Amino acid sequence: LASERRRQRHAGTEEEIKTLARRQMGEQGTASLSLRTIAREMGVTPPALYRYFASRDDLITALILDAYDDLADTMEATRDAAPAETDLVARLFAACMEYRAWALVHPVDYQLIFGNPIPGYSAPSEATQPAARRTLSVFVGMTAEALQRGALALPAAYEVLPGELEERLGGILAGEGYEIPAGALAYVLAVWARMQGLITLELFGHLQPILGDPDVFYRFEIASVLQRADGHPADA
Amino acid sequence: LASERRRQRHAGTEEEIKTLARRQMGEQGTASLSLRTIAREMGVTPPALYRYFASRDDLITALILDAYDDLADTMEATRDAAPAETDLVARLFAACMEYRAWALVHPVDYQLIFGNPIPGYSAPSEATQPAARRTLSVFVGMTAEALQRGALALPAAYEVLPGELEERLGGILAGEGYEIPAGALAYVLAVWARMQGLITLELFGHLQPILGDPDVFYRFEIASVLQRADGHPADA
DNA sequence: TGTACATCAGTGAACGCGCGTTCACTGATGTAC
DNA sequence: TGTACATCAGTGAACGCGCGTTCACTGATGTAC
Repeated sequence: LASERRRQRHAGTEEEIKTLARRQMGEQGTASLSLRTIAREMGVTPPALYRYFASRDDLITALILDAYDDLADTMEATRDAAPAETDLVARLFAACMEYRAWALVHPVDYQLIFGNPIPGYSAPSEATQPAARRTLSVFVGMTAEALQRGALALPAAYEVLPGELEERLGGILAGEGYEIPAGALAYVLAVWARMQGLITLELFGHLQPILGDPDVFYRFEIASVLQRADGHPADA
Repeated sequence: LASERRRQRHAGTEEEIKTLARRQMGEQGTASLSLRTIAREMGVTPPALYRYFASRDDLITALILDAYDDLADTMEATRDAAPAETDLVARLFAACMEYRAWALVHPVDYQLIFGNPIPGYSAPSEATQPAARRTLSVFVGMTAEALQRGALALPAAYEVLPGELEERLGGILAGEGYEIPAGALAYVLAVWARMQGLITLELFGHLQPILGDPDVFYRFEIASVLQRADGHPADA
């Protein structure tokens, strides 16, 4: 069908625009995104881009949603790639490694999600929020499974939460249909925040002057937070 | 002396420029900084600003250095404000609380230090690096003291480090003249990364959909990482 | 296979805007005697 | 206290630039019969 060819060409050009946009952001920072520059690089006049995106903001929104989706896809793939009889803690550990690896390979996407907002632009939260939950869900699910099967021991500190926190997290869990205690969710958030802190610091160059290559430290930290039920840290 | 009056007026105007710059960044993001807009707000023509800063980049550099210094000053003041017989773990806990409080009160400064770099600008690292060390030093010093006096117990996971990490951190410590084991430095970095992760996520709105007010969780997390030597968590 | 029509991709000119920075200058504020 | 001079603060005009977006348009690609 000829119209199918046309549609694919359209999608291809759309992808090309996004790729150039990402490259531009990678070189100049996420706040630097110029439609005219993209058009120039494509050998096309600026108004041509409006066939593909209604405005600069729409392009940014597309990039952000892509980033969320790509991260979630990657994490789900990592989860599903593990063979059925895998050590569940090892699988969790691998997911944490993959999380950082993704951030290092896709620094622009990572910044679009977790970095400074772009001046004059504000993301439509009704679109980004479900996309954001997907990634967190992978970690919650894997942690829940590891805890239920007894592979992972919930650290003592997370067994009893402050009442206010317990309530709040319990509400979230009920809404999402997870069958884990609130303490476990707190634990997942704690792991997530650790990864986030280390990755953000690394990405913006704050760890390198102290640590050289932050890789060893990251592995060490994740291993230490993922204690096995037998008391041994996860593989590092 | 008349020249002194003039100097003070000059310094005052300089401060006014920086204040307006920070406000502008607060409203539009750190990447949005326009000299012309500042001049407009001051009721002055744009070239007038060149009496105070040689360029836009120089203004940004000044803002960044101010941010580093203000954070370090705040942390040092928190450390020194504690009465002599204070519980050393409580003092450390208070410092961690103050770290977040500073970030929330000065989001622009926090982003200038820890957020995305500004497009087309690159900070002179020979100036920012010593300023960055000051803040970390406060935490290293307080932790060292708490460990030495036996108020704080180094978590078991930090007693033995991977060889590569041990070496690297030992080198840093020797260079700075601290008398704590490398594991303790790793522990400080771990605490720092946790704070960083939680604060960054909060500042960019990623925790609120899950936690509502992240305050309780932050206190809980810091308390759990600062275990007393007697096994009880720090005051929350 | 060929023709009439509809859709889509891209053009070229223009609008209105804001930006950092330079330059030669005026007028005010300070200093020295 | 008054005058001659130096320094500093701020002006006004201009340079050269880039930006997002609109509009009426041409030419190519597809569809229907």
